[in-house]
Amino acid sequence: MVSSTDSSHLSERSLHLFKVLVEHFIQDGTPVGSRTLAKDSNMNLSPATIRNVMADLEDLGLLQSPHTSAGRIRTAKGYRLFVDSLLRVNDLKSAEVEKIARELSPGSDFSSLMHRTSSMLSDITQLAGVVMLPRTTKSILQHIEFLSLSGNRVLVVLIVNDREIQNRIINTAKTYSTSELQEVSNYLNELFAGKELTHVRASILNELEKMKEEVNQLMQTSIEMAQMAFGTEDTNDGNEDILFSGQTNLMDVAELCDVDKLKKLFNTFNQKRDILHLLEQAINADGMQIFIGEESGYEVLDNCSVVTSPYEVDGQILGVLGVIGPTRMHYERVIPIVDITAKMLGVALNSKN
Amino acid sequence: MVSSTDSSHLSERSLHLFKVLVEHFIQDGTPVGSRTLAKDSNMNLSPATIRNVMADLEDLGLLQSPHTSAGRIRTAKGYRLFVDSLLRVNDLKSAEVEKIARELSPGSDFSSLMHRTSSMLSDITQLAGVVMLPRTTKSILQHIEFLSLSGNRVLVVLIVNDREIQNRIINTAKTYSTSELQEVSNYLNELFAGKELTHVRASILNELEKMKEEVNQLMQTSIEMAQMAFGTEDTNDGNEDILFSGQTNLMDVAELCDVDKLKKLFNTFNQKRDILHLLEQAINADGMQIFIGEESGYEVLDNCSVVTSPYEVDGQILGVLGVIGPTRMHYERVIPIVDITAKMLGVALNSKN
DNA sequence: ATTTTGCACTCTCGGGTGTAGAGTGCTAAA
DNA sequence: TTTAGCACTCTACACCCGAGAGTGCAAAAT
Repeated sequence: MVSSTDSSHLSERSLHLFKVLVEHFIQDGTPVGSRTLAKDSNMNLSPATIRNVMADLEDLGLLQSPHTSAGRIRTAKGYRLFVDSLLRVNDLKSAEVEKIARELSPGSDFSSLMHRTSSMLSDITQLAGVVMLPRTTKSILQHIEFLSLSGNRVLVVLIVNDREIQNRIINTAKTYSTSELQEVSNYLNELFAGKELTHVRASILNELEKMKEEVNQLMQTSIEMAQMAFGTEDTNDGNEDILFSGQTNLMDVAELCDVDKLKKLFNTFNQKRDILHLLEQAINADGMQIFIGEESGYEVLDNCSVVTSPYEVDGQILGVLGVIGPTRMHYERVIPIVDITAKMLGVALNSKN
Repeated sequence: MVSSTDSSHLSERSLHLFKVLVEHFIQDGTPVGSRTLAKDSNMNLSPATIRNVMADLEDLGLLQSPHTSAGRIRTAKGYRLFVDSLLRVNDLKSAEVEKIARELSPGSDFSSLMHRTSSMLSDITQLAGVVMLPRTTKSILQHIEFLSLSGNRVLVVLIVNDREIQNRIINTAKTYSTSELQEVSNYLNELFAGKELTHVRASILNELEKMKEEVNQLMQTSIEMAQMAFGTEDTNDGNEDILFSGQTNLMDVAELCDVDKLKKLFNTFNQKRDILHLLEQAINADGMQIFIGEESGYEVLDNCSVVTSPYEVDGQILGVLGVIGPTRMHYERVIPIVDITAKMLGVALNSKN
């Protein structure tokens, strides 16, 4: 793996000390001083020597000290080096693997599977879980059905991409009988099943409009109904393209205990937009992505890291899932969890086709 | 209105002073002393006199002082008296009424209307909005439809209570053709449309099971499919029976700025259970309900008040909506907002039938 | 040449102290 | 019944001080 931070010119010893320091810092979040590090590192070096090394590391921009007489903590750049080159990922306990498998296995519908994935992630990591649903840009209409409700209302059920179900209600000018609706359904299915949604929408609004007057009653009705059905954006899912869970876990994190920061963070979650953008970056990089602190480019995430992995079916990437937590998180645990979850979600989705 | 706190034995003067004190406290949240109150009340009384009155009010349990040399604040009991007897409700600005009307009017589907109601409530009050969806205990099955998906999966669409749509996916042993599914749909609709869901479930699991062997192929298939369709609880809505919004608004509230309390509060929201119970109490009382602080019986809501109002269609109460905020909230504004929202939601729902 | 020791220095954190201000309750006077 | 006067209490805030942790540098040791 090519890392953005070159570590080749650092001595073995410096690297080891750096690693120990970062691990210690991850443990309890306090700056680490030379004395502590001397003991922790088991290298039989005096604090003074350690101090020299630390000074070098500081010159390289890997460490910084909050003030004169505090120990040192890693910079964002330091974290990057740590994660890219130094981190040894733990094997997961089989109990945890089992838990993940259990949550993701039993076949239920798509939406519920995604919800469970998200909450499982937050549960197992004690951080915030996030799942980005498959982008629906290339939606293939599979089936359309009209069902009559009371009043002049008609329920439209769209099955898209073979797994996503959209319900819409439209108000019609007159009351249609079940058989009429059945005919309309059949007609539209014949015409549009297997086509792309955007294409369907375009056809209906443009081409068909022209021929409206020339055709028979059934087709006229169908066109009208279709216009109403496809005219509005779907309302159910709306912008429900990201699922969060366990946000409250972040309230325990010392670094974020400032109410103001928390509020900004939660608002960011609610708006979803920024997080969506971030995850969209992650979808293009192959494999896992880790955004550390400022790297993400979003101020609210300054003290946060985002560990993501795309999930795929048949080698095609559907979406991204991951975990949001403080920069100071147990990467060695979180990374394999996110990784395996993405893989198992892929398997779970695959088994449905 | 009969109030739980009797105020008849209090002099006009005491009541007025009490009211001014509470209003002042609502304004800026700091305890009010005799000097301040003397000025605010415009009664030409010296602080000393005020002090005597305050001492009386304290004896009655309406006021308390955090410590010797702080002013006084209202107790929960005091708030109750204030809200029940002293509060003059503001008329809403027409701009606000219009905003509410705008959010609730344009006909879209049920679920989206409820979501918008909730977020409108939080938006306009700058507090947390909450909407309890109609309880689905007496669900009438209106229509059932089976649609074939790829693989051996079948989409079940249930229309319940004429407004609620449930989607479920079941895995079948063999592949069914569209016409087979159509027949099954017809058969089950004939049998069950208009019946209660619980009744339907019971029939399927008990009575029909017995006659399974005696009947023809269509009916056997139908019974099997129905068992799968009704066997699982609905997954979409799951326990989505309460809609929250604007929780982050509560982070601005000074009384709640403690992260720990916030976390507990948010967790309570997420679990939904406690809030649900609270709202269920509110559904039975006719008209608006205001739970102040400890009254609610839930510790997390100690510093919170919950202002609720049931909404109804055709005189039948469907659910409850309301606002959650600090006890120190602008009741005179929040109360009419919740009130009118409930009424307008009722109207909006009614216009759909 | 590298590591260590010794030392002076700096900074934070927590506890203690002191004071100003706000507010009270009581008593005696109006 | 209300008010003025007064002694008293409590908090909030500013300030100081010392302990502790950690640093950097220079000189000694390896």
